[in-house]
Amino acid sequence: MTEEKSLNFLEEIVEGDLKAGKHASIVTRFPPEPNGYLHLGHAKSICLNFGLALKYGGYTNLRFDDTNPVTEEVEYVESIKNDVQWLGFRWQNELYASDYFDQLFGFAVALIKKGLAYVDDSSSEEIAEMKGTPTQVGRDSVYRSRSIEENLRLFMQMKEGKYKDGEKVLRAKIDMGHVNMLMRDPIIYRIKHAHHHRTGDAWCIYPMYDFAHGQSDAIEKVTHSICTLEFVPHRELYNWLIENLEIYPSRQYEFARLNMTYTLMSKRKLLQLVNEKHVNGWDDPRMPTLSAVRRRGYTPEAIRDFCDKIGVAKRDNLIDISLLEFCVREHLNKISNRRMVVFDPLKVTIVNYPEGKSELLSSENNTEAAEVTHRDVPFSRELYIERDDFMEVPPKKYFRLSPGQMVRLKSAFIIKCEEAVKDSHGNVVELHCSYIPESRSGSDTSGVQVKGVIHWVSKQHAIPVEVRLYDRLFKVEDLSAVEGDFRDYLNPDSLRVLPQAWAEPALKKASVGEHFQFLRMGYFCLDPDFNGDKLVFNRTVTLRDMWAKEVKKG
RNA sequence: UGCCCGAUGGUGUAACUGGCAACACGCUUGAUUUUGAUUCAAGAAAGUCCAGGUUCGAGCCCUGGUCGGGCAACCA
Repeated sequence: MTEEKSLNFLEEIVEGDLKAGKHASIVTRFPPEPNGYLHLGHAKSICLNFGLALKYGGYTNLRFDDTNPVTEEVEYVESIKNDVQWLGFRWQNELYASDYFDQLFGFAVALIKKGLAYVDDSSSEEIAEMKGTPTQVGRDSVYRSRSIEENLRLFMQMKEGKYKDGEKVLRAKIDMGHVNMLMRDPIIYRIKHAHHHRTGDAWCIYPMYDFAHGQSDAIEKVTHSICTLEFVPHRELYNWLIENLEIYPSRQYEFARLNMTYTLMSKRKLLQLVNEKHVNGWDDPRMPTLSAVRRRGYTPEAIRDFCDKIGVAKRDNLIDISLLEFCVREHLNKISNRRMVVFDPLKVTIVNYPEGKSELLSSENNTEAAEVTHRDVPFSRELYIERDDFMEVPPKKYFRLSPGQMVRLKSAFIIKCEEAVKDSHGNVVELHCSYIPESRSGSDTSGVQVKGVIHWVSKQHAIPVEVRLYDRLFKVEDLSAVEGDFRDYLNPDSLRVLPQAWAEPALKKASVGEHFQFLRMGYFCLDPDFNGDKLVFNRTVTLRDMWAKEVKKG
């Protein structure tokens, strides 16, 4: 390492703390709520939290923030664990805020005993009303002056299930006139007669985020509690509770969440897309969830590289999705075996190639690999090429096939288009071509130079496969700047299914988790739930395409 | 009318903590290429939100503005 990368502001803080002897080593945590699937925004947080601990010699806990039983499920817990591991990180401890319910309850009692918490009988609406507004101070609740004994008794009764949902809450007694709305006697416990995915029916009162998160951090002696910007105002309360509960002083630091062009990064809205069937589940390859991009063929290496490249700061950002695609291509280019698949077939007959004959040609799997290996590709008289690779009236600089023109069939021969056969409507249905026997790939003595190289498959050897082409889920770049309902901006062409494309036979052996580059078409992987004998391939990402740009320019 | 964050090429992140702005993506052009991919080379693109101030010197410090984001869920 010749040049050292400059530190981001969190690394600076950590290095500063370490240097100052504030901590001997650091502890971070990744704290998802199990109420949905993890997405690319979480990947940034995961890479940050685990990355910091890895870099500075500490560890990271996976802690589920499961304090709201009505939205949380074990299905989400499982998917989250799976995704974090897939990304390549290992947590020190698997923990749950619900593990601390007893301690948290104790903290609440301690607060009451200090005269710093009270039971409020006001309704949700009343509490909201008395809270004031950002520019207007709040008012004290009439229950604010209850005695410690009464608060203790009432809180105990809340726990015992004497009251219905919403009948009472426990609030911290801070300051209803505080400029920070969160300090205006925040609710710290509420009644929910709901079944919890871990604690079952043991509890009917549950702590709020602010009374669980920081406390959990403290219990775990988390040194650096890293969260997104929207929690900045919570920090004051976070610190107030640490001070008044006299617990381990974890410190909270905030960074700007990841936003990406053409991408929605809100769990709530993603859930809506799933529920309303705009997509086929959380792992629909068009989704930004980790399970979806995995299914689509993104690699953990590419995502980690991406998280590294986007950096960490405190200003709002909108990352161009092309950076992610760049990272994906960069990795896939190195690891993917090349295969030939014709999506939209045009039949080609090699008129001077013997009928009934076929031969095996050899083609590189991946010239980028350290050790280049080969596979056999069958060649015969009848082939399929891409319909796009022929034009009867070619534009300038088009160096594929057109009447009288020559191209190289990748790893095979140079062919010349002798005739375009048409149907009664004038549509080209077949090409008659001649091939140059001496132009065989690897032993070309023909001396003929061609600019174009196209992919192909042998008609009789090709296997039919389904190909799914994905495009961006939304039509607009910046979803946050859009008016009206986000669902109005869904891209109707985000999924294109080609039920029958023709693949070279080597693809029969494809397995889930393997990455391929379909020559000139993009990177693909086998979909995990293909059914029957037909293989289904997902397009991970296209190749860069200068020709498409050229065409666009006109 | 309040409080809290933030502001550097199109996008994102840097700038050895005060020494005349760098890297990546994207874009343009050229070379190589049996993938119009990859690779390689070159280039365009900000004078750092504005106005003052401190200083020999400011993107970095100070003051005042402007703009953007956030703050009133028994969500996290």
